[in-house]
Amino acid sequence: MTETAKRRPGPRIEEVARVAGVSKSTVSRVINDEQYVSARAREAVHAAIAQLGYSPNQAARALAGHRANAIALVVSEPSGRVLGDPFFAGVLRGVHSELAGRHVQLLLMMSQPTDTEDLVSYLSSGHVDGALLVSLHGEDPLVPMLAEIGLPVVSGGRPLGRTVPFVDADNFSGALEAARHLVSLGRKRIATVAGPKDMAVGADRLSGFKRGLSEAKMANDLVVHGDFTPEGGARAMERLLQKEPHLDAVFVAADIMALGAMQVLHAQGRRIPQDVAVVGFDDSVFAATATPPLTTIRQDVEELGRTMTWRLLAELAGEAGLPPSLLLPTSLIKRASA
Amino acid sequence: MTETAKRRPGPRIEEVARVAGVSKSTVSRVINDEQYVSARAREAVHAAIAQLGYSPNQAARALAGHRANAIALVVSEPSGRVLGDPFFAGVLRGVHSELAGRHVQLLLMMSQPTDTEDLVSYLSSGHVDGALLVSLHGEDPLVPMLAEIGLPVVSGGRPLGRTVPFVDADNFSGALEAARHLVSLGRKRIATVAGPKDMAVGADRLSGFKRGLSEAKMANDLVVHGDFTPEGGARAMERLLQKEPHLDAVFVAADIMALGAMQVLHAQGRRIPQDVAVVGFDDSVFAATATPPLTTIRQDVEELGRTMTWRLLAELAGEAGLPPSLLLPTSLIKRASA
DNA sequence: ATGAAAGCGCTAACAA
DNA sequence: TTGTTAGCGCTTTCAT
Repeated sequence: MTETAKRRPGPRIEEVARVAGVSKSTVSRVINDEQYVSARAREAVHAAIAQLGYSPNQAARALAGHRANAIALVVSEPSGRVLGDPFFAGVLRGVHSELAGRHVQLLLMMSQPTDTEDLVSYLSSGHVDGALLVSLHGEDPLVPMLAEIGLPVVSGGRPLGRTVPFVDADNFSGALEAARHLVSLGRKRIATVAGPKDMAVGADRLSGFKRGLSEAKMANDLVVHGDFTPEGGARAMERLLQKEPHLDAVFVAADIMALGAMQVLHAQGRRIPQDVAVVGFDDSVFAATATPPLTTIRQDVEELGRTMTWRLLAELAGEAGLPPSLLLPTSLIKRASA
Repeated sequence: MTETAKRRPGPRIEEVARVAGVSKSTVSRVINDEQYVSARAREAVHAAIAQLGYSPNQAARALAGHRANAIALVVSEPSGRVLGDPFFAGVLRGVHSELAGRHVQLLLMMSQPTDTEDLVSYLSSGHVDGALLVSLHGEDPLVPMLAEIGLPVVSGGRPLGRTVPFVDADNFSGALEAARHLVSLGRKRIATVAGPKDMAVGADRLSGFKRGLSEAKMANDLVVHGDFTPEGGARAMERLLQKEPHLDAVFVAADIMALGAMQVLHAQGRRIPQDVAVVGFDDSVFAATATPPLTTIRQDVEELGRTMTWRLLAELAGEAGLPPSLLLPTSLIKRASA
């Protein structure tokens, strides 16, 4: 392994104890916010800590306390492409804000399909107290493996297959609202660029969309799947236009794909929204600055991160009666494209 | 602090030793890839490890070995807005890929201005072996503080003020190339939306731009600063058009600002590139899907992350003669906007 | 090349 | 409410 340098040590708990005139145990109790410490002792310890600039050694705490005081954020995608996604960035921000103030560190881990075993073995040997899983492609082997070793886990986004606690945007309802909006605009031939078939988010948004059209007694035969990239969105749009040159609206299951789709529409001389209305999903950073500004379904990804973290920490704290899964509301953001 | 649950333990080093028929010390040597281990013993240990699914306890290693086997990625920005930036995502990906295979964990930390002291105290007490700093706004107090405690540090992007080792894109040369490109296109009134004055990246790109115009004996009076957001880019563009309605080219110091600037140009009926040529910087995910596709200066942010990490690990390994700072090349990516 | 033994700095019974 | 003591699971001298 890499040679990492040794660091100059700071003050130990022993020294804090001496300065505060108490025992190590009392200092430990203060640090861990336990009861049965007199106000007098507590203050003395706090003063000593401040004076010495003491910060407890995490390794020693973890070793003695049988807890890592850390959770992992596991990004389960081969390419790590997900890191470039504003979605991930938002989740990260939410996780971080929820962690602020608690003394829990965040370890970022990426699971390459080649080293799933290593990852599981690492996670299982007490290095972290729990894990947040993000961007599960379909039936990720990670899920059953982690479930088996009993590591508390919360998934961001509904995982396909094995049931684990998860938090997700209400993708079904959001897509339903998108479809209803297009219908209410009087559009007659409504298509969709759906997400990947092997992701729950793709399936859920497609279900909601179909439900919206069936409510209005409209056909839902114009479905092409994309891969959550602008290029994928562009290709899907081309195929849709081939299938149905007269389509007058399209629900694109992710803003980032909508970007590519709109480029194709522009290139083919279709005016947005006059000829083709476009609704995206996510309300990512791309939406407001698209040309024209994109009408979309907003999901609060930061809230998603916060909620996942809250759920995991609650479970680690042994809270009872936690809901196995949570759906966060979405909302329609009307802009110029539809 | 948060109650994090205790985890069921895996096999200990002792058990590996028993199964392999050697002592704990030998197992430790194998794990740490030390010399003076017979091939025979090494193999036996590897077999035992595989058989038992052993994974060493990080806390114990850190405690006994006086090294954390972890580095921190410190995101120094109040709002955490930087997390939404594709730049950050790219750096993160690079850091991660460079770390792959080494047994070094990545801790993600965000520095709120209110808790800089806490952060420094945390970083200084041996929880990490070194730190990667990202997105330093101007003269960040973090830099001198970390320098003082002697924590090995590498900054991503040139920090203003105090000198610490850093890796950065060659912003000056990139902006110079952008300016030259606009000049070569025959543009006569070339403006720029520069970055914030208090960031080195803003200053460096502005310098390069000015140099490019002065080479061509052109005036460089059309400068307005933006804040690396689409809205900031839009406001800056409006001001530029007010100052000089006849400008025929603009270098926008970040793609994300260019998005806003282009929206303003569209709104005012200026055609891109016929009336106004636009060049961005970064070649972020926004560039290719902008309308029209954005000509820009590419910086390889992933390489930036990799290089920072390499530099830090090399220093931790005690390598001598490391360059204090490194500039990564940029390149002009021609698309439709200029 | 290998093993025995002494901690690393803290928490967690237990006793007081 | 507080202090004492015994580890947590490793790495690291120091012998051998």
